[in-house]
Amino acid sequence: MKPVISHPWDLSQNEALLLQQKLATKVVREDKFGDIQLIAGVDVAYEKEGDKLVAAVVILDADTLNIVETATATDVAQFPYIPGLFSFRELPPLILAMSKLEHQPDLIVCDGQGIAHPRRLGLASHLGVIFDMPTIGCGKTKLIGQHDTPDIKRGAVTPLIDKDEVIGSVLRTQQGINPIYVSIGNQISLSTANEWVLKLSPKYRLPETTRSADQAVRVKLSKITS
DNA sequence: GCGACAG
DNA sequence: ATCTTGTCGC
Repeated sequence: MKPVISHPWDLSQNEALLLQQKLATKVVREDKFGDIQLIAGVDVAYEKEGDKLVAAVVILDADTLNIVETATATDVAQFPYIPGLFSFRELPPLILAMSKLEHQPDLIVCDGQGIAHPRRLGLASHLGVIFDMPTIGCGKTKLIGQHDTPDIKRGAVTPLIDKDEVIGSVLRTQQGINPIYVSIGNQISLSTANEWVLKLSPKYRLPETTRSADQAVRVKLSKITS
């Protein structure tokens, strides 16, 4: 699949920041989709020494969570890691991997934040706007925001707040295990995003989508760094 | 000025 | 993200 919205990636930090402000106005924070049968997970791995990146998109069956398809791509980092401008570093290789897909996913779960971002355009939202698709931001740690600790029970949730605005949720996917940070990526409500992430995490802290994508990039990276 | 800071 | 094998514990 190809992006619906295309824009340059060789930008300066200030240009990237301005572009985020522009794209952030296109994020849809409500559910906008029908039946969801295929869910994609995306992740990027880095070469320990060097500037190569490996991206993977794994599509899972929404009911069985079995892997339906895996697509990978390698690229050279063109943008440094700067908190808040993360997508300008990881999206280029991810778009390459997305273009190789034979199946069309109905929802994409990202390893990173959605609108739980300074300008409300984290990786998940940026990806969602570019492909005009439903996406969810799911991170192991937060970028910004304040929150209370959710109850120790699986499914317990607490709001992530920034400047009096709910920008995401802190979700306990497994009892007694550190919660994860879920946020709207695009075309999905926060409550629906929480439901899907919980459904995708039946056994482990992270959803199967990101676990599968993470494994895919490592396998691909090991083949290259050989 | 100080501390925080997705991967 | 990346350093990284065995090991403590349920």
